[in-house]
Amino acid sequence: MRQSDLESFLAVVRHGSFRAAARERGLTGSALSQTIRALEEDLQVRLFNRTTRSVVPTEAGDLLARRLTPALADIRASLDEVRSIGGRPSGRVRMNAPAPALDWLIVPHLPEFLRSHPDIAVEIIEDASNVDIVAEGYDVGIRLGLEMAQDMIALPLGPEQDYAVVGSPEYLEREGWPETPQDLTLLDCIRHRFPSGTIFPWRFRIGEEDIAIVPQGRLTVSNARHAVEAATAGIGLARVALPYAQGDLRQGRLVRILDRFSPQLPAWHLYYPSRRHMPPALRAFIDFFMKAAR
Amino acid sequence: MRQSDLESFLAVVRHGSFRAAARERGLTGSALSQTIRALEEDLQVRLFNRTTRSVVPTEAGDLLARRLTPALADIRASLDEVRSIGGRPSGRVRMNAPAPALDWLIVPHLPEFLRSHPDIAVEIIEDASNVDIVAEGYDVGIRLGLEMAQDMIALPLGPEQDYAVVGSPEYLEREGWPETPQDLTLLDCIRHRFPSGTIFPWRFRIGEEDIAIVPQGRLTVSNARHAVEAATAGIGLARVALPYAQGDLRQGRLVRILDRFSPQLPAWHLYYPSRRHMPPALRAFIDFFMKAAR
DNA sequence: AACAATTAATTAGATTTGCTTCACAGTCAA
DNA sequence: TTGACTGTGAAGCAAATCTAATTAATTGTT
Repeated sequence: MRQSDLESFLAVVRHGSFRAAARERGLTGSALSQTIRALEEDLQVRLFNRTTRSVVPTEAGDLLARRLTPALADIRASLDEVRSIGGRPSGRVRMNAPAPALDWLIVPHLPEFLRSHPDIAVEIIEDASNVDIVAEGYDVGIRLGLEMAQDMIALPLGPEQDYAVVGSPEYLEREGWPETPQDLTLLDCIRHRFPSGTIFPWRFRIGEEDIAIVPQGRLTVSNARHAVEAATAGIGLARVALPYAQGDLRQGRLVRILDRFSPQLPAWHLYYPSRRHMPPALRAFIDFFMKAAR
Repeated sequence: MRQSDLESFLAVVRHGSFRAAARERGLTGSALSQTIRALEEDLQVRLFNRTTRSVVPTEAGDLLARRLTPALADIRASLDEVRSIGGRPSGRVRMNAPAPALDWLIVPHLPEFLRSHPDIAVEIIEDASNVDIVAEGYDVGIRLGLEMAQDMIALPLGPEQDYAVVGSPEYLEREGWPETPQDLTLLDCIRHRFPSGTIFPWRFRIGEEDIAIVPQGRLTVSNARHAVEAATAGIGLARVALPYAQGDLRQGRLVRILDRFSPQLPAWHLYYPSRRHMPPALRAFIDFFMKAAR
């Protein structure tokens, strides 16, 4: 019984696919197939219901995955910890975070982190949906605010988040400067569509009341940088996390409007499952990026 | 990284010897030596300080062993649990217990247990000293009374323990019937020596006071059965757990004396570490022997 | 002080294991 | 139906792992 076989099993559960799991583990699908078959034979239990098009864990497979996930994490952490005694912190950190947080809080500091921690491997998956980082096998995630599952530790990363509505001066001169959020209905708004298909609503605070507007407009993008670019080109108004627009605002290519209506949004938070022993790589990762955000 | 390699590592820590660990794992010492060396190379840390005469874990080795022990137990339990879904409870139970408890509470029922649980392997180590069952890698132990380490669950097994002083009728007629524990100094007591070298003291309760007498006599044994046999042969008086003498008492070959002075001793207790998920083999083992003791 | 006995490390050789390649079968979408 | 995709099985090969034999070091004994 090899440790890596059990890791492979968990990878199949996570991906719901032999091939995808094989890619992650750097094996061929055939090898994985044999590994799982050997495991099933050993345990005398069928672990997956396979139709050629989908791989779904059986009840037994689901149970095994839930039991094995924390135990294997413990073992990995133990080995990493001992490895870190002699030399530098080592191990792997798998992070799950939405694009804006990655763009402004993580990626800019990544080169320095990797340089100063040569024995740590980092894996970053961009994902805006709320995933269960434990079930999906992540070590750490980033989310807005504090609504965390229990047994999670959350640390505020960076200042409170600010969204800005921006447009090019030319566009605003031509189409008119909106005075209130309601005026937006007369203008072209650049919309943001999530992979899930929903349109990102624009939220404002008027007095004591929070309102949400579903923006109307001819351009829909799925990436904040594209929205900023389009706004700069005078196509319409964009609403993005402030840092995306900062550069163009300073250089006068964009103007911020309606800022007295922008609601105060909670800051980004790093969060991770509270465990008996934190892997040293994760400890180094969190320490570094918490300090970098200050 | 194989699971069995880590188990082997723990075996070396437990035994403090490559050879002994190799015997337990069914390998040659050579294989174990290579396994440990590969592990050390991988972790870039020396795990043992070897002098040819002793193998002592380094600080790193000790840390790894403490971290790995519960994690590997979790994995073993997870696999056993899944194995038990399709068929019968399966796995291995390692028990540590003193000889009298084994003789009267475990061994008599072992054949039936093994017959009714064909997929469970049982390993029984007779040991009178108080060992740390977690550190030594046992699943369950038996001890008198309730002074347990924390995080241990203790279940009373069988009735309260009773020790009896016995002698043959001929011997007592010849040498005189003692009326009080103090009278024993005039007679030949058959002594019991523990492996540690200490002589088992004879405890009595006089009124409200507990006293201990170090018995004097010409015969010293290390096994209660031998003491009973010698007493039956008229060599002297023996003090043993009541069940050892029961048969000879009924048949008149032995007579119990001083029984109004015998102290009430606590019952035997099964104890085991409290864990999130109990291995199914252990659950079956405990259920069976608790029921058998009634 | 020398020898015997015990134990771990090392090397070489044989076996086993595990992975990849290739071919095949079943399923879903166009 | 066709074509793309996915999981399974067989054959061959490379690498890891075990055993056996030897060496080295230490301890206890005579």
